[in-house]
Amino acid sequence: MPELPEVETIRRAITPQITGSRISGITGSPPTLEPGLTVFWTWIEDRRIEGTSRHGKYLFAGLDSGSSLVFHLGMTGDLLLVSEDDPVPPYTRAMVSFIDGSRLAFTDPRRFGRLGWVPDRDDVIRAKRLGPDALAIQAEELAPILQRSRQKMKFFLLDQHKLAGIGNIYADEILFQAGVHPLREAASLTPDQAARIQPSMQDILRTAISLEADFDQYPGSWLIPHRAPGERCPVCSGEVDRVMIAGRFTYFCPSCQE
DNA sequence: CTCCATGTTTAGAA
DNA sequence: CTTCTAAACATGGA
Repeated sequence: MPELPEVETIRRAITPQITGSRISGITGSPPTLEPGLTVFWTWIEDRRIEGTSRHGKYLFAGLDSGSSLVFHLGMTGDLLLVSEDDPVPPYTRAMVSFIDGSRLAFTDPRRFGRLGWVPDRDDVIRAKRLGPDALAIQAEELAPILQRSRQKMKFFLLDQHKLAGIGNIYADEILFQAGVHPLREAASLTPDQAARIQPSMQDILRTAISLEADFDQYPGSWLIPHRAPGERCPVCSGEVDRVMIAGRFTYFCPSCQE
């Protein structure tokens, strides 16, 4: 489950358990992050996890050596804590074991997820040229990035170089709540629209995280519960529209978004 | 069988 | 260089 709120929810779920734990072994091998981000056992052997962090959709586990394990959950990745005698969860691609007997399973049916190791956490942000984290960015920081881009807004929000953490579902939600058409050019937003992007984005991400990214609990006033052909806009009751942008379906309300 | 899926990368076209 | 399309990756579910 992998957009920013899902990754953050997973991070919060595993952090208390793995922080302070010493790694005793790692088995399995999902494809590693490239380039130069290969996991080598000797670099994490007997290391203690000091804490976790996140940038966009990347999740980091900081080690006492200063280096970090890097997780990207792809489309279907998940991290599950299991105890010593628990069975290995289905679709487990890698398993990190700790000396206290607990284990962290990296499950991923579709195998798009990646696991790697880096000397420094920021190496990933540099190598992937990630933009600012979508949850942390401030309005004053976003304004000039918006103004300098001629991308259509849907492309803009999905572009991890501009802003890190937004995927297909939340991009649509942000545009819906900000009242912006997905094909609107970033630099051409009205001042009011431009000013609404960051607050809408932050409110949506915060709310989603507080609800542990459980779609079933999302407000009926959001677009997310209405992402289906024939559904009606929760604001104006008009029919939601669906177009293919960047190879993915984009849902929006043609009368509320311009 | 067909279509679709919360992501990223890459080759190639304007 | 920038923007965008299509395809590829691998797999399950409707």
